[in-house]
Amino acid sequence: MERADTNKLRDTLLDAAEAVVVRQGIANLTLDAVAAEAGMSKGGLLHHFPTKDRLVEALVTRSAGNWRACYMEAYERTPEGPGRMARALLDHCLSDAQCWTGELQRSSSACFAALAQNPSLIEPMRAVYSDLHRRVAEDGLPPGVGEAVAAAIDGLWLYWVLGLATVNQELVVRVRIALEDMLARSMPSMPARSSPKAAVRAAKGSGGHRS
Amino acid sequence: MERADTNKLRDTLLDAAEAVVVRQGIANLTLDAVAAEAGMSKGGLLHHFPTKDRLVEALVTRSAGNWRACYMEAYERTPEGPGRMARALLDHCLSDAQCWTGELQRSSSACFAALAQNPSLIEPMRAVYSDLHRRVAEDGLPPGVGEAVAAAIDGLWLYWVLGLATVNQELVVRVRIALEDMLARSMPSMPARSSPKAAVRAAKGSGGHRS
DNA sequence: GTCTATATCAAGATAGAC
DNA sequence: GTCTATCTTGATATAGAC
Repeated sequence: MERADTNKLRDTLLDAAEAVVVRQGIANLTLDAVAAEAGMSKGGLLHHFPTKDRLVEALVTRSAGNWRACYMEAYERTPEGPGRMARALLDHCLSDAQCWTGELQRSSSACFAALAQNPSLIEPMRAVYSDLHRRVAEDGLPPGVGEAVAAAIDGLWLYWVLGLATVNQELVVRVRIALEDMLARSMPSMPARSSPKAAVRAAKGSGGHRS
Repeated sequence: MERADTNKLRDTLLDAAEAVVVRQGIANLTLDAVAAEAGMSKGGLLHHFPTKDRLVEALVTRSAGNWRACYMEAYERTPEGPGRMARALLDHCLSDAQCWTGELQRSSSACFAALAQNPSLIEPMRAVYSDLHRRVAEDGLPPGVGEAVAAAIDGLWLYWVLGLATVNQELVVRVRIALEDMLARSMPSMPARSSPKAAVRAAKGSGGHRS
């Protein structure tokens, strides 16, 4: 079980790196900080990741894999039909504001650590997004609709990460309803709701709406 | 004219900083690199911006002001009516892929330089986005529609900056058409196009479509 | 595999000449 | 206002003991 133990330790060290980024920002993602966070010496850390580039690379690779597993699982849970991938993303990412604390925070840590350390290290995440966007685009929807849904979700993610807007329950729900309505109206087989107001009424009550 | 000359020089130095970020990435945004880019010594640079934080702060402030002027100008050019701000954003940011080289690249330089240097320095950009989102939300559209348009545009911006997707003419046009269609269908006074395919046909030919 | 000690270097910032 | 020279710090990485 040596291999499993080694992987477990690597995971612990990557967790520590993510925690440093989340709490202290990418400027403080130093080998010292990661080692301290993990309760290990810098020398010990460098035994597992010989350079900082390798550490960030592992961070991005793990995050990309997690994100891929995440949206594929959501896809499997989503009823078949046109726009299945787009609907899965809406369900998974915009069901409520609670989603915006765990998985997405880790993804952002990895992406921005790569951006700061060495932009080419973002490649594994790029590959996963390439897969995701292919699925969203070849989804039985009119051109651009699925891509617009995915882009809007990632736009909210950007706002949240950079603090450019307050991404709260209200905003998430409003945007979800608008995008769901766009999806519904895009599918000839499933006719659109009669009016925007009806769509709003229909979606109310489905998520714990803060007052 | 001393004041004007000083401001001109400050602008030149900020241009140099942006050029460094664009060409070499935020990891290489050092005082040495900025000074070299501007053809000045580090000591000379530090006379105008006593700390690196102040330099990045000025970068963000200038970028935020430019971005605000930019979307307000687009707003003035856009016909009145519901969703005016959202339509202005679509026209200005998604008219074609050429837009994705100048203004947005500068904004991204400033934002990510702030993220790496000191996240609190992003505040001026946050204030501008707060203004923009208020305008988009209070625009005579059903709730969430304007915000979804703005978020989708900024999602594309994120893809482009991080290289998470290839933001080319085709993608920009597809997404623009989908969002314009959502806007049109959201406005009771201006009834929706009969079908998504008709919307695609109507929008073709308006922008130089690459083959 | 983990530690301490240390080499090396680059970056931010200061001092003072011109 | 701009320069050169220098100080100081902190970060990556290495060496070698345990």
